[in-house]
Amino acid sequence: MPDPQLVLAARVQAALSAAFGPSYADADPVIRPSQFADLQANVALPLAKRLGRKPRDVADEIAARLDTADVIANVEVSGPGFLNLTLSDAWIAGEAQNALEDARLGIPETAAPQRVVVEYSSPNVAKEMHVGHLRTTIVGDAIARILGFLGHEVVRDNHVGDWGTPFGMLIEHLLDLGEDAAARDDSSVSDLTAFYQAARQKFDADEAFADRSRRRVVALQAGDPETLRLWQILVDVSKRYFNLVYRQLGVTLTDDDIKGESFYNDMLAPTVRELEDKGIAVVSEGALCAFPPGFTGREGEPLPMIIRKSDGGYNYSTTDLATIRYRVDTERVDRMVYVVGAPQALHFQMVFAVARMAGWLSDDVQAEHAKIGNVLGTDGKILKTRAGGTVKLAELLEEAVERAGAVFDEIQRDEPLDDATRAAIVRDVGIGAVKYADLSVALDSEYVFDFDRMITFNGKTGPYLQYAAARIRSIFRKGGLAPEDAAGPIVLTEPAERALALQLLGFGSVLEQAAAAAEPHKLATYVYAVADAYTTFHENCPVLKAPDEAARASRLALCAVTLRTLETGLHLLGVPTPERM
RNA sequence: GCGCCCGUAGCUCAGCUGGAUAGAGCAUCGGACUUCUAAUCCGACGGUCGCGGGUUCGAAUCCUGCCGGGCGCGCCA
Repeated sequence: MPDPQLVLAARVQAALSAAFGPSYADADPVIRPSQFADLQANVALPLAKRLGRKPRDVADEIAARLDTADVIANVEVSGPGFLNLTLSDAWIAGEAQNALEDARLGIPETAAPQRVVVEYSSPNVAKEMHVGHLRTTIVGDAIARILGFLGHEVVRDNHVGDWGTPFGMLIEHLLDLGEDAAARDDSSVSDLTAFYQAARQKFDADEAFADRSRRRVVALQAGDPETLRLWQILVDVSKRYFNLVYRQLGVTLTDDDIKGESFYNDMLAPTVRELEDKGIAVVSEGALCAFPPGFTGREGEPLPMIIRKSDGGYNYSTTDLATIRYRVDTERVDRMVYVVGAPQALHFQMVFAVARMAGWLSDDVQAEHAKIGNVLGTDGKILKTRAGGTVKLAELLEEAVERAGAVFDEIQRDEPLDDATRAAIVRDVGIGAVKYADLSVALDSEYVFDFDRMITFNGKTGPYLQYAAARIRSIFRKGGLAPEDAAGPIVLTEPAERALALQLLGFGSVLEQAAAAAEPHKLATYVYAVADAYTTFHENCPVLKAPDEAARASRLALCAVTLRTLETGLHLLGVPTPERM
């Protein structure tokens, strides 16, 4: 457990207890980053009031009782009562050494593993994935990876939209085209946007077609085998397409993770029945509704959540409730993270509220909505194509790779890389650029999508981070060494070495925070800080040409830990790390 | 009308479990390649943290009222 913040917190708490009595042992020591030392403890200020003493005196007393052995090199009281804490170089070096020798970089798996379902991506069958799916897919995947690394049991859940009234017209349109077209991946079927639009157009223009479509919806919902078979064809075509995009994007979702809306069909009626039995659902204006307290509509009237329409059909609220019930009763999850667009915030608030009324959610089973902000164009509006249409995700990614290639080709290099190597690097860089740009801003803020900003090797970008890792690999290559063989011992003499090592020790707590809050951008920020610290080290501390053998061994070890931290961090974000660039 | 989110440097964004002089990247300007990838680095410039009150020893951070922007609000998902 190398995290300096935790180690110091324990020491300060012990000092509090020793100075003021055991009842102060669990007081928050308020350890914070400091510009005057490595860290500072601010606990003396709030404590002063409680003790009725001067903050400075309290700070002095804590300092006097503080066990500094092995860990703390210097303590000083400054300002109104801040405790500035400087860590010992040897301790930092020792912890970095531990990280080097540990397969998990010294980061323990959680002592309280949870079963966590992460619902993300959730595209619609028979519809092209667009930029709107980009963030929910990328962010959800990062959350799932981070939770998994910390030892939680992650259930990835791709809640695809594979059911509903549009399937009537889609199936009829499929019949018109001939289902063999789908089988041989005919473009009239596999071009999902065109397929959907053609069906829609016929539905609007052709009365007979519309009638057929409506009858087909009834047949679908009644479970007619032939209709279900046709429906399955459409689902399969879409799955093939989703997987293409997921592979392109480097996302961990597989077919096994798909639990579409149709999966819950049989559970809708029992779910509704349970809500009725519990007196939560009542009929209002012909529809069966739940009225969770605290929600009001336009006129201040109670806001209903409709769980069965007046025509007897179910809607997405019903499905979402059935989903929660299933996850609680059958999957026995402890936590649910919904990585879904921010506009659905009210919907989820109500769903969660009703689920709590029903007793499905409680203090023991939590649900949270990771609200994904919209992706905007450089004009500040929702991202659209020049023509005003939605931007297809696949095309967006292709453009990213293309642009990465253009930047790549401008670089002069001594030994040119062959085409296959170039293609692989350019793909990693293009995709990595898009993913890092997306993951580096808080997930709930809208963010401006700008290729020019993200596909550059300067600044806070994916390529910059990949480059930092590639430079380290390059050193090992040049030295004819493998990173795994670096053994140290790590000794810190230069300021840049110390700063880098200290930065590396914060990895575990950053992951904890990112996992607890379901906020990967905290990790994205950290990885950049590591790369930044490394770059300073790289500029100031020659590795292969270090002044002596001990320094060389130490620096190689530092490089090895840094490399693994960068690669692990980027991997948990889903950003690929090419070995050379 | 009600609810949620947002407003921090010219631009894009961090920071928001309250803590010292508010950070980063880009852009701009000025520097650094016989040295492990200059796909890089260093420095400078740049901010009434939307505005006003309040709580506090201390507020970008918490509370409240305005202003400005986005989104949502009964049978679509």
